[in-house]
Amino acid sequence: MLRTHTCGELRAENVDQEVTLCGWVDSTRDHGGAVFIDLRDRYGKSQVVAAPQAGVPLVESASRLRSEDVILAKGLVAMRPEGTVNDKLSTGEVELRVTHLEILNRSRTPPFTPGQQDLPGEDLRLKHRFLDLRRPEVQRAMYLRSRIVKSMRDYFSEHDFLDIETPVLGRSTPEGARDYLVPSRVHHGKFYALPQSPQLYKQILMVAGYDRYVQVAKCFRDEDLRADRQPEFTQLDLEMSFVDADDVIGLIDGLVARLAAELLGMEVELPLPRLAYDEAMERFGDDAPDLRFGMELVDCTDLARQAEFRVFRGAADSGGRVRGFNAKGAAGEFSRKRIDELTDYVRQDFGAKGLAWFRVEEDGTLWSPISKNFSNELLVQFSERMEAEPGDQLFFVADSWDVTCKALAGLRRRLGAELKLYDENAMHFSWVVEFPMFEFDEENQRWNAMHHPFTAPRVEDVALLDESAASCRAQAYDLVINGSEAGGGTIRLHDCALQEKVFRLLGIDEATAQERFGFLLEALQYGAPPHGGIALGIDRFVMLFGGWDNIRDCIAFPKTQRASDMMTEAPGDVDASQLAELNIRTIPLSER
RNA sequence: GGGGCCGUAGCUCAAUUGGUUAGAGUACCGGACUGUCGAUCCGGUGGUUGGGGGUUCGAGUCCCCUCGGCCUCGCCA
Repeated sequence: MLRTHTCGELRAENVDQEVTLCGWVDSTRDHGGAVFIDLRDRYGKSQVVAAPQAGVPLVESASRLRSEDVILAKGLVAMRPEGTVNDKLSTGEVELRVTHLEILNRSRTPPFTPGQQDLPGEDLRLKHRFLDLRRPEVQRAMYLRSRIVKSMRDYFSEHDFLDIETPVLGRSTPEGARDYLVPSRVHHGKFYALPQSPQLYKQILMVAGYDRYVQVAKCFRDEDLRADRQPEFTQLDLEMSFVDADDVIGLIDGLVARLAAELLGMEVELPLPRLAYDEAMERFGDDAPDLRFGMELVDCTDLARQAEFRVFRGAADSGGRVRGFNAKGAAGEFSRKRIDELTDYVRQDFGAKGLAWFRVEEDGTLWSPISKNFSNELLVQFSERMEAEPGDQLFFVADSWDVTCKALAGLRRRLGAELKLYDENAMHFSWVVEFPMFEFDEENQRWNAMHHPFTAPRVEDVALLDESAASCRAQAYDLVINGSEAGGGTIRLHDCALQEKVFRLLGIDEATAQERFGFLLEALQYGAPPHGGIALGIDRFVMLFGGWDNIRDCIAFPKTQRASDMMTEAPGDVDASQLAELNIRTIPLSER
């Protein structure tokens, strides 16, 4: 080891010791006779002083140092002179009086420095990620991520889980997300797929008797990106045998409490609250509601039916809903311009036909450009239903059930943030349970599995498989943190007959099922235990625990929205010979 | 595939209604300086205004196309 200490380590008790530091030049202050160097590594910063006593050549050498040069500095630790202590630095009481200075490597003038106050654009930071990763804020993310993964591994290890790796090169299954494909050289015209999750393998492991499996698994989905979605991401994946949903939820409750305590010093009350899917949709229009604040949805469909206002009555009469929420005391926040923006938002993003609103006046009456379409008695009823008080602002969407959910959930989230309805440091953990088994795919006129086709229905709902698929609920559970889906799992079908029934409902015939999941169906016939599990999104955990609003900040080498890597410039071209070996020919864009 | 925001010096930003030679801070280069810590002071280099086309007497500014980044709807079992 070239160094004896790190740059974050030196304190008053090290005074008079001869030490050697290695690190990057964070900044220099050249006074001619003396040069001050802030030397940085991932542990902190120390001031290194090249003073005249050390000799002219050393001072001259120090004066030529520039940002991000890598140096070795050897010398004596000394107390700083009175009045020059820097209390912004943990090492600020002392300094290293250098006697030997070695330049281990020069740096080109960097496009940005880790210490600069104006953060450069994200594209530049990603292009020079090796510089960006030197920034303390990014290091905080990498540190937190490492701590979270370690805590998770410790926790599951203590609970007798076995860490087992599953293949990355697997078989494509057309359900779910688009697969990333890998061509096979050996098998002409055939492809592997990268896993969207280790789902089937972990079920096989249960059949094989490894009754507690866990893995930190890379997963791949070739879908469009978002602030909280990357094409490759990491899951803490686990599966257990002989358990029901409560067992899995209880286990994760314990993990969440431990992570909150260890990493945030926060006490979380257990069990975590649970919300049924139907209730979540009714109260928040959202299957991952942000419970850090209220502003719940209120149904006024029955009142709307009595209104002259055609938009309201029409939605109510045609099987839709009229729902809204009350932005308490916020009437002053909504200029016409802002309301127009919000109207555009629900129209553009969720297909709502419009956004109705009322301002609650000083005398308690509701005022709105549309209020002349309502009788006074009806307005009073709306007002009572919405618990309206002077200064409140009411918003309503009249549309299909689906659109009222999406539009009001989006609006509620947006206004929750804009009106600062919650403490940014607050953490709220909860479960959403009792998801429907199926959702109807309007486009293809068929049922789809809401979670995946191996999900078990609730025991009391099994009979509904024959009668009414729509009302059949699954043994599924999602972990929600601050309105983000941070994890999700199910109890699986371990009964072959039931599994086949579900396949039939999903329109997957015997032959297709055999072709795609034959190995699972076969395994289920050789003594498959009841089993279930969950996968937690590690990137999102880091993002939420660390207070970032962007998953890229929590990944060492993330991809841009168009799924490219600005540093390596992946994806890139390959040689024609490589393609030839794989029997692949690309089609020019013009011929598509 | 749709909607929105953005792109000016290495970096962060400014530039009146379309109007003189596109500016500032910082970085960089040179000089001064022995206690600074966003060091200070003096001087200097640095521009295809992302790219292409158009409108105009005149375009960083307006229009069209295109490249790239971000947010979002669709998509993500």
